[in-house]
Amino acid sequence: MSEENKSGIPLPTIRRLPLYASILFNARDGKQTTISSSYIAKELGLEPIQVRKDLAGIGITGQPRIGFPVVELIEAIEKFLGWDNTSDAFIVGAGNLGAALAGYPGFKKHGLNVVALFDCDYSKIGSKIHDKEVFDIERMGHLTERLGVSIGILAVPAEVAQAITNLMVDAGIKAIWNFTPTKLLVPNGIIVERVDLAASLAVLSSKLTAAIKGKKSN
Amino acid sequence: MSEENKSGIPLPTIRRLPLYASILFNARDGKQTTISSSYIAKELGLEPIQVRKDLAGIGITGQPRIGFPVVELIEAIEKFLGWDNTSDAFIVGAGNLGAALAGYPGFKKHGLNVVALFDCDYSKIGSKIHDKEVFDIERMGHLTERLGVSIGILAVPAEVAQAITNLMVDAGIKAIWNFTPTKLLVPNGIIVERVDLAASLAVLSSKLTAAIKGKKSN
DNA sequence: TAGATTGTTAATCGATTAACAATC
DNA sequence: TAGATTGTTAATCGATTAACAATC
Repeated sequence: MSEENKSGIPLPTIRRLPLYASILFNARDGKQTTISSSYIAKELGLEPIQVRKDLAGIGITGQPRIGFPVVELIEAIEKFLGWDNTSDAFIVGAGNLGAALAGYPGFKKHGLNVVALFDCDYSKIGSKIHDKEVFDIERMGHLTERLGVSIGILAVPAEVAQAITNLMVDAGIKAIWNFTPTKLLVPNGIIVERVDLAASLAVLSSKLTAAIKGKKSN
Repeated sequence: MSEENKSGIPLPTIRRLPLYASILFNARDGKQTTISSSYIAKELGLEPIQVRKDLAGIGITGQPRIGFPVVELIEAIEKFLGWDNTSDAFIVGAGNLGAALAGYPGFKKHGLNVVALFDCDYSKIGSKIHDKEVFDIERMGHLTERLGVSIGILAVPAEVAQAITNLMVDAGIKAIWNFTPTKLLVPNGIIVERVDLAASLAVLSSKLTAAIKGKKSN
């Protein structure tokens, strides 16, 4: 038990919530107080009924003829996704990608606060990247405990991904956002979510191949 | 028509192919000539039958009692995903993320060759990032045509994502790998695949919330 | 041969979509 | 009221999984 998505809300729905949020932010900025499922759907290329199902999932109901309350919806999504109370996170690996993630301005809005980076390269340790200090990875255990950090963003070379993951788990990290192409082995209870660039690129190129074939056969 | 995944292979299968490839590379390095679906499945936390279905999809059959031929499988996956003949690509946006992507060593293996970057910041134009030149975005149309590039990697700030996309489409880019949080509007026939960090983070935090709740209720 | 592993065919499962009554 | 938009209930769809005969 406790291996599965406990909230009862389908994962595809959860993935769409940030998209809804962005439409809703625009609506709020435009002083709209209500919004219809068909408007949201049109903006995102979805079906209205899917939008309604998804929104019902996080407990917001609309009013027939009126639509959904914009602000209430925003608050419900922010609460559900934890955007309202920020979690601290470490970035592990201060290379190209780690540095880019440290400078990414969007995380704050999404409830993620990067407090520090870790690396094992002495030329980086002690320096600052985007105003965040790079610590010796040896100190991760100590700092994880002291600062109560539970999220680690893994941005190291693939070759050392598993070894560094082990260090993160030992350090007390509970959730790993994995930017490496490695399928990580972790103990029960540790959460891993991978940003799978290879999968995304595979989809892109298969679409491209299909498009070219489609054109040729016309 | 031609809007859908024409290859007939389900998208989830396509996303798993790179995972299979990584297991197969290991097997080949270990001089294994055959591999069973249950071994692959165990390594990836999948069901053996799912692995067999997926592999059947790309046209490779195994032998009862023996398993699947490692090298043949690798070649089939590489061919299907276009890893065997490299496509050139531009990175548009030479900021933190664009620079990190320009230095990412994995693209070559996945059939993607970054030939140049584009930006509109004159302090960057003319410089080199990871040995790749940064060009004025004004020249994108010219260079897209001259070099026959069809893939653009979009790594600009969200605010300008749509505007730069329009430039890319005008320049002749056929497929956009979108690293921004923006849902892009593109003409028919232009392919967009988005790396949706917000969706991934949403899944991570909902899992984390569920895990904490689960623990509390125990 | 015996047994491991395959491919095929059918069942299940979960998400999406359709139909439509309810309602502001 | 009339009509737009909702929520509910049921149907569809596609992917996953199960059962099992085929086969090396």
